[in-house]
Amino acid sequence: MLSKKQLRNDVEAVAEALKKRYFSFDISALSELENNRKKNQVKTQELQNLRNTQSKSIGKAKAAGEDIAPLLKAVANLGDDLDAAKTELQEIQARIDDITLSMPNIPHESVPQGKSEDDNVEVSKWGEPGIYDFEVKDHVDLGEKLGLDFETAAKISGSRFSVMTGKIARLHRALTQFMLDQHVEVNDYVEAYVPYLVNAESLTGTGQLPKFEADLFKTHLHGEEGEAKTLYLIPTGEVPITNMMRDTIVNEADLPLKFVGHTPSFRSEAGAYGRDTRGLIRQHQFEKVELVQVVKAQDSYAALEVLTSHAEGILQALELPYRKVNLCMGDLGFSSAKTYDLEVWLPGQNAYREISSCSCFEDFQTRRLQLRFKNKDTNKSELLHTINGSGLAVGRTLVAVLENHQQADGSIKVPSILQSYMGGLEFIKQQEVKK
RNA sequence: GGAGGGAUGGCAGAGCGGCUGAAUGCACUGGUCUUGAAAACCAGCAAGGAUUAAUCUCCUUCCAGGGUUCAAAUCCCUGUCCCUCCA
Repeated sequence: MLSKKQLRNDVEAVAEALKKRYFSFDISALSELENNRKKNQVKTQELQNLRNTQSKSIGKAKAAGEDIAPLLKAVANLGDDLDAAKTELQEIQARIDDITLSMPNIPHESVPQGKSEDDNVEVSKWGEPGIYDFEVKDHVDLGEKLGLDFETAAKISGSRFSVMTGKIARLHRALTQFMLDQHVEVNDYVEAYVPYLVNAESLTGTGQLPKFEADLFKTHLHGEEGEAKTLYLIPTGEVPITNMMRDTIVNEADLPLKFVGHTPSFRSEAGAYGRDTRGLIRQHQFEKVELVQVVKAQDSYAALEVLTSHAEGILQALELPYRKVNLCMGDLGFSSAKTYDLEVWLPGQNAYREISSCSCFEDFQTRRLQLRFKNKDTNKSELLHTINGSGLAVGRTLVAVLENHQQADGSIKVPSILQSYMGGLEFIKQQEVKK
């Protein structure tokens, strides 16, 4: 959410900034609502003030043993007037919130102009795509004989799910373990285990609600009285991890906060029909190791660079070629002010594909979350900044390992850093699959 | 499954329906004292919002949502979470 002050004092500038990312809103409608709000809020507060002072004088008169009947008569209609004013104010406020909660973040000045992912700007590249003296297969073909099974998953749940058995399941787990260990032991993150079902407040805090409900899986718990309680499956570990700190004033000495968590992510993939229908790339359920940092405002863009390098470290350790791109205006996520995508090379697709998305949200999330620290110099509470990124998406990392480290016979070379996690195994061979 | 107790400021913890945005302690900040530190003493110290150039002032908030009342941290109802005891 953007600052209300900024929206009041400088709507034009906000509109101009958001126009760059192809978002527009009705400025005059918002201004009119805002004028109404001001009028009604002042009126409501005046009535409240009147009620408070009148009530106090009644209290005093009563204590002094005076007759309070005439005083009571004087405030007879006050309650109704106040209720009416309050109701009107609430309605206006709700309409303003509807608009502002659906406004995306203002992009950072370094975000390149452009409409689609084709306009993203490559920042750097690491490693060279391998040269294979045989015909490369994609992970689906490779995985078929290794224990990666979409048919069984379809029977159990439907499309966009997967089953893994045997060594490939272990490889998937090994990747997760390695990532967590690296971020905890080398990069100094605190490991967090968190709920996978969250309430609407949490999703509003990080920006998925109210605008993106269609992308979420929603559950209903029915109580004894038949009243439904709604929880959502998390679309990313960012939601529970960041919300751990919702409504808190962090001790300045504890900053920056750095958390890493391994969670599944659940996405309905509404609007992605027909995209990446083959394989593990786009699933309803996938694993992710998520990095979250909470820092002071002046530190956030430096922290974004560092956090991104932590995700890059995983790719490098796994010997996976990748490139880093600066997302353009049109590709930038709703809550983000700036995002680097890491795109891993996939020989099976002959293309770079997103494997991590690292974003700086500035105070967009923390304003919704009321996540602050007390500044000792000013003695005021100030909003912190949040940065997060995947380090990495495990399913896609598995895809990358299979495709990049495939051998002519269809076996997979286990990257050396993972071998200790695989009981010393150097190659995953096709014949080892049991069904 | 049954019976109770609780949720208050960064933390701990008081709080007869009006003088309670809230005692007290800790923490924190500033000061006195000290060569320096500690101790002691003095002072300050919740959040959000409206208005303002700023100050002033005003409003809201004592788990959440309803209700009673001229007036609610305090009374009533519902929900959430925590705890204790019994089985």
